[in-house]
Amino acid sequence: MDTYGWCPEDNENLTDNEASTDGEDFLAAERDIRKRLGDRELDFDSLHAISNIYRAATAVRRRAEREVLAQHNLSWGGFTILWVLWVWGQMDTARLASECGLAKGTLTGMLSTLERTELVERERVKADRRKVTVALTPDGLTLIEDLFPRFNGYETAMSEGLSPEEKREMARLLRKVISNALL
Amino acid sequence: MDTYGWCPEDNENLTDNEASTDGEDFLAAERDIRKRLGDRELDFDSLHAISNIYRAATAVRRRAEREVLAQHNLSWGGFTILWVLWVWGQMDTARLASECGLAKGTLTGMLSTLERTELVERERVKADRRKVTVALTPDGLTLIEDLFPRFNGYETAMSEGLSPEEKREMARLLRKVISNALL
DNA sequence: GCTAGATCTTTTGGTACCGAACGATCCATG
DNA sequence: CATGGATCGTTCGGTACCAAAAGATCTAGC
Repeated sequence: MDTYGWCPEDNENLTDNEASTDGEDFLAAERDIRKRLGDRELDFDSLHAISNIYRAATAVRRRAEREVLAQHNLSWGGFTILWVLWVWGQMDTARLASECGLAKGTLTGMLSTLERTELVERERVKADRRKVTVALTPDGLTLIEDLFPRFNGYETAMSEGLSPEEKREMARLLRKVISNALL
Repeated sequence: MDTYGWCPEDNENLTDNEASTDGEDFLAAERDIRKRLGDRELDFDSLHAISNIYRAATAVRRRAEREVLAQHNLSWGGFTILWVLWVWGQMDTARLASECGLAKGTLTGMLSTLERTELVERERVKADRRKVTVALTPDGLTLIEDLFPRFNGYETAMSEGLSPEEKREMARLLRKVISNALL
């Protein structure tokens, strides 16, 4: 995140955070939002809950891609595919897409990328030739077994400052949101 | 999410969820993960906390784009830009990118899209002609003032089942994660 | 003033990602 | 069998998104 200047107009009376990016900006930003929109009938609790989900996801993903995944030429999505195949074993593309939270058309392209680097392989299902199953190659297995513990260490670092109970509580609350959003 | 079949191999002893997508799958999935990897020394609390952030963000975003934003030809990113400009007023592109959580290069293209539909306008800063400020047009202002309350209603729906205290607690925990990820 | 370096934005090249359309395959019904 | 509808994966057109390089513009030091 860059240091940035201010527009002199339109910004009086807002929280002073010109020092920028000290890790508490977003709280200050949330206060600004209330100052701006406080007279409207809005659900601020939901607003901040939902928007912070997206901010957190973006920040976590970007950092993981730069610091953990890039050295293996893996995107977040590519990593997710390897992870799912590792945990649940080979499966057909429809289920893999659903499990990874991807559109099936998106998966096709990403599987081609992973196939080019010899990390997964596709195979037509004999019993139903419309279907294709995907499985890790030996290289893919080696990679994910080596990479995942480090990725998990990164996850630990990203949730630093949260107690185990808080982590479980956050996971529980997020599951409710996921549930609402998937209906 | 599609209904999907199972691979007969490799899936014995796992949670039975062939009925699929009843909104509790991800909890079942988390139990599967422990069964698969439980013998390794992993930080499962962090794993589920972080991965649920991403799943929630994706689900929330996709649904918002389909059900709230698509009718106005707005992407999530485009909506975010309008929202930021609405709340904080015009600003230069560097700050706008940072505020929206986008790379500056990404912002350039999205601003061009929004400029084509006459929702925002760019202007070179006279004092420093390297910089460009961005502001809502009257059309953009009308749109966001009409759209945001509905978007906020959608946020309320997405956090249904959470008490106000739980929403604030989730926002608080997420802020810590954002803080960790941005350092 | 000039020029080297710093600081902006845009461009570029490449992947990710979606929805919709397409083509192949399966299966139920006659 | 044949054939129409359902169900797969892939392709297609378009946007979003990033990192790195390129292109403008400003500013310090001479």
